Amino acid sequence: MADTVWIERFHGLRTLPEPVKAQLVTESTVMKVPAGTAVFGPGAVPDNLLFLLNGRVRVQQTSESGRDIVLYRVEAGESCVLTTACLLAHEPYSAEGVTETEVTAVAIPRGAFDRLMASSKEFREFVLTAYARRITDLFRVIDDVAFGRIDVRLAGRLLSLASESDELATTHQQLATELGTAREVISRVLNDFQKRGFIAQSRGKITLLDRPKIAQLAEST
Amino acid sequence: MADTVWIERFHGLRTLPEPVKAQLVTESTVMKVPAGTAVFGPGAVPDNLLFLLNGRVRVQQTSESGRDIVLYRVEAGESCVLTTACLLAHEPYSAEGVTETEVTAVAIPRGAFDRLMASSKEFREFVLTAYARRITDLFRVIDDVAFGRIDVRLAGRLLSLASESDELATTHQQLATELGTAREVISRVLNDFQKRGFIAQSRGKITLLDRPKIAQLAEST
DNA sequence: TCCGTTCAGTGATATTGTCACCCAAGCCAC
DNA sequence: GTGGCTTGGGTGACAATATCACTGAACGGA
Repeated sequence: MADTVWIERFHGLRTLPEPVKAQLVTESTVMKVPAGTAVFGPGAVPDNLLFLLNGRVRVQQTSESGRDIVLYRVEAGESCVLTTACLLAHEPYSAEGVTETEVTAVAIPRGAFDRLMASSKEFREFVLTAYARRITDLFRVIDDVAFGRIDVRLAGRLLSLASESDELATTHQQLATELGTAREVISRVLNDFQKRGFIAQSRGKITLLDRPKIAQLAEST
Repeated sequence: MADTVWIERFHGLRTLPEPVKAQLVTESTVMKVPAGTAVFGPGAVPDNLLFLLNGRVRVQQTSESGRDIVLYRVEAGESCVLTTACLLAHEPYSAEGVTETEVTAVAIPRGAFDRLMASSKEFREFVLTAYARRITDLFRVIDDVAFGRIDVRLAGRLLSLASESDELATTHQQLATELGTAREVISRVLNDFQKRGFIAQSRGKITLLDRPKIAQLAEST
């Protein structure tokens, strides 16, 4: 019941006063969601603020023309604050969140969220800091999309997607969605990478062969 | 002294309880800034939350390569919440805010801001709603930059920039910054618009001749 | 095995971005 | 005024990226 242990996994929550922690625990519920589920978006409107304990959520947007772009990811230890903000602004909201792995999360109902905002300076700071981080993420996306070269962006994305292993199970179309471009473009750049010995490819799989070279490309202006 | 009249100009603040309004007024200061001033950005770090009474602030970002893109504008009756969020997240923050007109604003110090967040549910909602609106603005920018055609985007931007008069005092370079593209591209599209009779041009000035046609182009997918 | 679906490759073409210039308009000192 | 200087804008050549219209290969069921 009084399992406050998950709170300790969140940097900004650790410093909460004990009574606030207790309040947080009693008012929230831990939930488990399988991979590939839409946790919010058109058609799935949560009334909760989510704190991710395990797993990862990908937030992406679909344009009118049907094309997608990945906006950012919420990792374990982070919260998905933008969701709540967008819920407040009763606007048509085109982004959606999809679990990429199985996800364990703590759901805090809107009412409890508001009480916490009122009662705890630390919680307010935690929330606003989380906002700030997301916003700088979005600024970065805008900068990349507007001014970045595709090969550079793809190199960087390959590295961050393949942080665990050198094997990457993904399709060209998925990578196109990552960067908000077309599949053909990804195919051509990947073929170029292959010719240069950066990667090996097979259907639905990419193997990083030369991380240093890829990293060097990703760093170039 | 107890001039609470400015509060009435803000939708979300009107409903504040009287004592909160009084608190807001005593703790804040009204300030006036001439046009063309950088109100925040690298080198100008405010410790205040700003509520715009009059005028307009343009928020733009400069990429590493030195190119600019306009992110959004803060108009009278809105607040510049992202600024405070980004201040909290002690990260290198590349965006800057520039007054486009003379600006009258109410500055609320961080401490007062925090007390208001603690004491008033209405204020919290106001702030979070403001965040949400900005974020949807940014989503829109990402969508446009990633998937929009520049003639369509330029047509839309011309209309919104020329909301008062059909005369628009701006350079091709400034329009390029609006959309995050290059001057040459703007020049070519504008020449095309001119040939089609949409606009007339002279040095540093654009005149809208056929708003309906421009609007039609701006609406096209 | 056949069939349907998903994934990837490719040439042609359109759009947009980059580079390297040029010229013209306005400004200011003299 | 005249001559330079700065800023705004035009243009051609080319590179990068996007779009379109296909093709075939790989995989998974029936």
